[in-house]
Amino acid sequence: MSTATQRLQRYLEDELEDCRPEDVDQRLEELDALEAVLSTDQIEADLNVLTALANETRYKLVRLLVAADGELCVCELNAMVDASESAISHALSDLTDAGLVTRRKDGRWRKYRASNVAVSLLTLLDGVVTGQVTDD
Amino acid sequence: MSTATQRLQRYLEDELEDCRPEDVDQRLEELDALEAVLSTDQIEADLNVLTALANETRYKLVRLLVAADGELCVCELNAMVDASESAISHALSDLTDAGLVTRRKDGRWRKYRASNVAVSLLTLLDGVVTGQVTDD
DNA sequence: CCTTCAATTGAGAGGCTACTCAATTAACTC
DNA sequence: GAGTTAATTGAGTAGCCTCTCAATTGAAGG
Repeated sequence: MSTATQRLQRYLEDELEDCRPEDVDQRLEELDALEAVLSTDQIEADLNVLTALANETRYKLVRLLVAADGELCVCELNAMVDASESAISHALSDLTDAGLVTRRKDGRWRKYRASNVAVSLLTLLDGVVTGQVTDD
Repeated sequence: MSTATQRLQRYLEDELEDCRPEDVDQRLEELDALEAVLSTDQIEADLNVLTALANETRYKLVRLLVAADGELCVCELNAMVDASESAISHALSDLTDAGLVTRRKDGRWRKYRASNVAVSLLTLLDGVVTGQVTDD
């Protein structure tokens, strides 16, 4: 959008003290480099995982499976998470799609296990979110 | 729910080989311990952060601010993220509420900065999600 | 084969979310 | 003070998400 660009120009001219045209150009290049950060497909991967975890039912299922450190049967999960059988099944399906959970058939029971990604993610969340350093 | 509990009972009796009542009891205690994992308020904190990041616009803003390793003006963000001025403002407001971003007034410009939590999270996400170890 | 049971699936509904648009705030200039 | 500009805010809305309910799959047992 052109108004945004104009505003940015004004900002740069305003902000950079002894404002030579070169300074503005340099800053614009820096911003270009920054913008490149957004062009990876890392973003899509991250958003998939984040979206999968950003729901109470799904988050709880993953947390239980990580804490269990092994397989859990759907019926066990059902007993611990307060949601309907169907809701849990849908959630587990979403988590499987997102690669946070793996599934195995065992007779008429189905057993789920947290993936390595899930384990790492929850572990790091524990460290980062609880140990929040409030930096003004 | 009682059908869920019954199913769990059947499962445990079915699964535990030489099934003595004590075995079932022990497993039920283990599950109780597991369920306790869900009662912390860590969950709420995690979900707040996850929800805040699980949106393309917000995620991109945070990623830019983290990559910038310093302050960025709203007008700079506007130039890099493909969303309306208003949408970006709403997003920044949400991120501020979630503690992922801090705000500072500077004349008529507003400058944002990624919080420590945001920096840690995205940095660790990079490691975890890209280095995906596919464990069957 | 027929029934039972664990779990999944699909369609549909309600609630939530992320946007748009218009109005407003707040800072700077003349 | 009037005008301009950066950014925010609130109300309204379209679309998505997550659940429910009913039907279905697939395994096991009589």
